[in-house]
Amino acid sequence: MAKATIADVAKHCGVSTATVSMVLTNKGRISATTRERVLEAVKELGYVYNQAAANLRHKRSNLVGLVTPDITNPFFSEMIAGLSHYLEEQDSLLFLANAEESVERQSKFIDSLLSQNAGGVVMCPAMETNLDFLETVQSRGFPIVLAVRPIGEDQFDFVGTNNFMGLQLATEHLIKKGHKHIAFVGGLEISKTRSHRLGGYMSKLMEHGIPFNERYIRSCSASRSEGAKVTRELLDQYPEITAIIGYQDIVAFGVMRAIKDLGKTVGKDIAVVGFDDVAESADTNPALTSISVSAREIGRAAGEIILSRMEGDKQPYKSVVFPPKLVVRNSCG
Amino acid sequence: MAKATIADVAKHCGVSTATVSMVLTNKGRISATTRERVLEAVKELGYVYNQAAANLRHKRSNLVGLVTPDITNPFFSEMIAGLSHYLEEQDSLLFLANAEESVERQSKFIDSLLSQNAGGVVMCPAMETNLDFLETVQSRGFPIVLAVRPIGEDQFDFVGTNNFMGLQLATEHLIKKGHKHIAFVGGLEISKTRSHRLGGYMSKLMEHGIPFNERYIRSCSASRSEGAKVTRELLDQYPEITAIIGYQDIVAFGVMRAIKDLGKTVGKDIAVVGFDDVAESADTNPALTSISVSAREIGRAAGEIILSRMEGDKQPYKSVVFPPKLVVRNSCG
DNA sequence: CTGAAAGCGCTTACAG
DNA sequence: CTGAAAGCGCTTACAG
Repeated sequence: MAKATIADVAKHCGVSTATVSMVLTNKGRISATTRERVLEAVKELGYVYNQAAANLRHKRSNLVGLVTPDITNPFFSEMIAGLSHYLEEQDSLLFLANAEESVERQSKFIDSLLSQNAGGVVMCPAMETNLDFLETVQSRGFPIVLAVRPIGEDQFDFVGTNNFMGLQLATEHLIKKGHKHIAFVGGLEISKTRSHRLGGYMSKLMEHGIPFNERYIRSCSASRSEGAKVTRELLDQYPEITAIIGYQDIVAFGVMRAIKDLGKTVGKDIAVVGFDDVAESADTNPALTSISVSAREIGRAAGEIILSRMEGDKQPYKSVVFPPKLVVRNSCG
Repeated sequence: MAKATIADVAKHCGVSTATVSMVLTNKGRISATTRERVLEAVKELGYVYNQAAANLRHKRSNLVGLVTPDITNPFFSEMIAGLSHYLEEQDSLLFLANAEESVERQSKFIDSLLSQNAGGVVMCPAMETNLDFLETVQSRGFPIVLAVRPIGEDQFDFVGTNNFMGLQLATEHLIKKGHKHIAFVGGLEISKTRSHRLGGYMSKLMEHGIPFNERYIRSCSASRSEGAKVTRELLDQYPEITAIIGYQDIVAFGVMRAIKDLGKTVGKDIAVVGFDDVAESADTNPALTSISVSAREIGRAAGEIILSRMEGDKQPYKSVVFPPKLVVRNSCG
């Protein structure tokens, strides 16, 4: 029993395929009685609509792709949840790619999307992504919305947060608590996001007339153990440090760990602030003060934009920025 | 400039579309010179292969769906990473759905897959999924592989771990350390997986002649705070307890938290074992002894099976089980 | 309100 | 080794 097609349905109730198609898609004027007959035949034959064939015919698509650098990172998985939830509401389907910071894998995935007839893609571009690549894709009429990581100023839709402001909030919080020796731990040097956050950090320091010490800044990859390692070195060399900002919560966890290992108390001897406000941050001991950026909202907003572009929205490119918030808990005393 | 098609390429170099198709798919015998001419035209026109059209024509598909109950759970995101990595290697694309334990959303997603012409689905079925639903889908010739959560004995392919054995390992470890009052915290009562784990726990107890106390068993949802709450109650009522097994690591973190809050020491006063061995477990203080089940491997294996079914593999259904391992760290002294 | 017919971009026997 | 032609399952003007 091969799958039933529109033609089978048509034959079954003595109408044309055009008619069946119209009742299925709610187009044109169909008499109530015909419509019912068709719908009944659909049930009887167990007919399932072939969306792929329809897409081919009218050259549209309800398929959207998502490129993430690391699905395993809680921030991104939250974002995916937000995006996928929205797409589901809109009866759209999501292709997922986990590019793991590889420019090649990312571009291969885009090729697959293109050939699979997807309608657009939301990307958290790998760090080394170059602008030309994205421009080429977009110039072929394939909508892109950048999420989380901006590239190129006004040439793409973007949704994310304001990293600069996030670190201003964190830094200000610490300064107000009286800290003067504030370190910054984490992030990779090539990261644009990191440079924005550093900008927020440094500008706040200057604003308050606190001398800026380059040696208080350390990069490391996104893991607890790296965060802990770098912190041990840092505290060893610069015992005057009384506060540390983690580039991500996960790094901040490592920072806290290192502080405890040195026999000091987080929040008393040394204050710690994170970034991302992942679920776990509310549960550590002490609970981590962090900068909250609503990953789920970013995902949803990205979904809204990509879908509207796929429907032909020709407005100028826009940036949707969710301002970060400072969530005060116990890690700063 | 509309997208180039196979016909444009054919015209451009004066051959038939059949020829172009054959060089594109490496079928049939094509002379080297023709092949080159075609390939050149492809470059020149910026032609991109329309896989969707091809799928429609030969009624195949390289699209696979994945249903997870919670993409935000680290165990599942690891699994997704494993699956997506494998599918990528095989030039297959992944549709992702985050069903959030909703049977309706799950079934809606399957409908979308069907109508989008996907070739199969790997499912971590929502807890209340009923067998009939899955059977109906499968009987329509749509391959399903169940991952992580088994349903129905021999009617589906399955890949996962041996939960019974996992808890036997955990329980035995504690018994060998001399514990006699061992509690079991977490999981939801409707969960099949939980009942398997409970089986492992109880059987090990009996094997060693340790009386089994129903009151030492508590259910709770998968969060730190729930784990902590239940643990406080438990320890309050049954101070004789010296060891607690967490249904998942995340619950075990809550357990450890509650123990500390009571002024006791994890690993000295009370031993704790988790399940899942998520990344974080190596980093808690003390590091959590846990049962490791290779989520990534499960994802990959699920990918292998679904793809082979999609290619027509008609072997009897099989179960691939990765035996869990005990990873000893410091939470049991 | 409904049907006949062409066509979306590809593939696949069948000839030659 | 290559071409002509039918067809995958749908949609869309165009008639009537």
